[in-house]
Amino acid sequence: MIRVFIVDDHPMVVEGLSTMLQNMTDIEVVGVAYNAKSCLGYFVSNTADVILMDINLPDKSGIDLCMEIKRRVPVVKILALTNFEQRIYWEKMKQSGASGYLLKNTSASELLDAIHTVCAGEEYWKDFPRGDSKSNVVLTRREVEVLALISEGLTNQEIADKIFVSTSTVDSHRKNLLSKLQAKNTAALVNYAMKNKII
Amino acid sequence: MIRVFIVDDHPMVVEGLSTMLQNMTDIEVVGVAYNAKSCLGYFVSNTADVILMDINLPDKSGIDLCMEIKRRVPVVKILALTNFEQRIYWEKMKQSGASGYLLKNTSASELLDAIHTVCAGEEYWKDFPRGDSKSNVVLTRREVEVLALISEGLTNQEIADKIFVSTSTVDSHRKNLLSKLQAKNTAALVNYAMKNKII
DNA sequence: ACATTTATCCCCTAAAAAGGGGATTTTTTA
DNA sequence: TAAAAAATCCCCTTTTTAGGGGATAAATGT
Repeated sequence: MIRVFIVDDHPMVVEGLSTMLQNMTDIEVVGVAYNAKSCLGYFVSNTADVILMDINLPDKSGIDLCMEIKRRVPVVKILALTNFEQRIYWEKMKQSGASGYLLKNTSASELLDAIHTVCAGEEYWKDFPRGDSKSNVVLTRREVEVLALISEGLTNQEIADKIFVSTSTVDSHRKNLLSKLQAKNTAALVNYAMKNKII
Repeated sequence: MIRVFIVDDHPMVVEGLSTMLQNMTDIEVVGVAYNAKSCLGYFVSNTADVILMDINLPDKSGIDLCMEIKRRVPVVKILALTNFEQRIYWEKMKQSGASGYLLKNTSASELLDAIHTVCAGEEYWKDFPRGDSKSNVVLTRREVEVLALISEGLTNQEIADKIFVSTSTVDSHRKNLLSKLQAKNTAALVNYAMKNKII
């Protein structure tokens, strides 16, 4: 019997997953949580074999929650769940100790396949269906930070003031972003940032 | 017994809704569809009391589907479902004949409340929780068109060439957008456009 | 038919971003 | 610890956008 725990802030997704899983004889949903805090609370005195974990939680990012859970309960397998088909999260969750990655609009059979795969000790990282050329670029921490501020509408000057560097530096980061993401202007940068959930 | 039909392209949402509803004694899920076409197919020879309808379907917009269903089966009540808390869709669905609007991360009790409300012949339009000042602005068709092109990274010159007007005109639209949306630059415009699913 | 909105176009100046170039120091990682 | 990567800073020019102003024709709604 595979014990599954679900953490996601959307009641419908939780219900949907539960239903899909309850029909299976070898799987048991041992608990659900709607935020990172109560998920961590559960794992203080309980455990599970697999966690289906939303990447976008209200109180904490799935990346952080993933690391924390794996630190406390290393044996538990984590399957990251998200709506967004972004390589960035894929990579980050992998680095944070997750065993697999699923899109939220996945089918029941894929979900079960993923659970069985990670329980067998393997990983479940399906490649992206239509990964564009930009999906394998790696942005540095600073670049992501600057990109987020650009996307919020700050000018180079404002960003410089905010992160305590000169405008030249912000400008450099901006140029690197444009070149890495093959974007030709701010609009294209913001477009990328939002599609990839950087902000 | 209230007959409910669900149309949404996300298996999990469909499952989630079904589960929530199956626990209720006075509600019956009579069918589901994962796209507009099969939804229309169902209503050729069957019917329902309420349709829970996703606004973003793969083959057709919920707005169009809503109009078509209401034209064919006027008695059916349509509850629009979406992830996005945007006034634009709220308004459009209302105009297209929907009886109510629900966010996808709604709770079971709200969902039931909405279904009962529309079945009783009333409408269910809950106001937005944190509607910002920009949510009641109305953009013209041309402004939306220009905003979409801006968001895709085109310059005024490129947009002008594309829609066959002068750069001055595009510039005017851009200025109106900035002023209407209280945005101070392109980044803020794109941010708005994407949050509001204009592109 | 009349008022309102929408779409179109133009002027001007200042600010910001894009597109080149290069260089140094700090941090990370192999 | 040496090499690679990241972060910092500066020069230059051109293009694009922002912020004012205003004006006219076409479409829309009442």
